[in-house]
Amino acid sequence: MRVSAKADYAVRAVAELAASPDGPVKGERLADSQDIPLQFLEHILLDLKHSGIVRARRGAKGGYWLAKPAEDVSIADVIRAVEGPIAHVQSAPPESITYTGSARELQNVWIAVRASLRDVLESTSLADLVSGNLPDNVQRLADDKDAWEPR
Amino acid sequence: MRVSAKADYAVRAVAELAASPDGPVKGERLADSQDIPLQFLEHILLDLKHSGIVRARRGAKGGYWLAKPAEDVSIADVIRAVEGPIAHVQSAPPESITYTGSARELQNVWIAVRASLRDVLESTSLADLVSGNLPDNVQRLADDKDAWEPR
DNA sequence: TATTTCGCGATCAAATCGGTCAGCAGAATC
DNA sequence: GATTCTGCTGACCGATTTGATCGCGAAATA
Repeated sequence: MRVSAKADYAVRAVAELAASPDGPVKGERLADSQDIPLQFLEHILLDLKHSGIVRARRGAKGGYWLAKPAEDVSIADVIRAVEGPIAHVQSAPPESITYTGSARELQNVWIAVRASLRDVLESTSLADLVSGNLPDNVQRLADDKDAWEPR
Repeated sequence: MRVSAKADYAVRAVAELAASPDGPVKGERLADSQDIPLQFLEHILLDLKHSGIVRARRGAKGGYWLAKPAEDVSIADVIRAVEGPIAHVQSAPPESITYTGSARELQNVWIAVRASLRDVLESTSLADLVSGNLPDNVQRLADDKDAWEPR
């Protein structure tokens, strides 16, 4: 249940793209501004390109840009592009698992876990992220003082 | 953002313990009833013992039992015992990370992610799990038809 | 044509994952 | 006290993942 460097980098990179609306942004500039190893970032951007989130052009004046309006790209989209499906259990989607005995209800718990993650990650678009205007449900969660407590 | 085999096994094992209220349950019986490799399970049970969730006795008539009432053990407790902190980003707790530039708001998103996971995993106790009586917020999430859709 | 920049596979060290093995340490039984 | 049962624990293992670097090819521009 952790967020990988790859996912973190990916979101930061596309956030930077969402904030640079006009024209291609070079990989190097993304790497610099978000302090991400350039060559690692290029692989990530390739993943993002393959899943249709960014587009790219080579050569001088080349770079990366969002393939869609920032409002139409959710953080969930970005994470799935680089990490694969969210909240799989033992590499299988929770809806495909059946438990027996005392763990019979566990499937519902994993489904709820996935749903709650989706509630946050799918409702937040890149536009929300860069504007600082997070969706109400997300902002409410982040405003809870208890949410900032380590455990 | 996935649930490891270890975490899945751990929850299933303690669910089995929660449903066997009287006396120690042998590792072998837990392994059999939940179809978990015995020797792997023993390591997991050791983790659970070290974090005070389970107690054990050796020898004939030995086995494992819950150290606390099933109502007082959350699924979050179990996952933390075997996987460590929930929703860390790049191995660091989200409250300790500061982002710059267009990603400045990202910290709030990760905090919200952790909070939403906690809402599910900390509110659900082992007693809830084995009784099938999940907390309202969890049951609501699991009842949403959309939550069962793969993506 | 030269330069710039992305595309992409190969490779790499380290960590993690899922799991097995073997031997030791208590607890009960005979 | 000896034996048996069962948990305790560290070592180990192969495969995969993680986080990253290298090198070269292929476009795009100047």
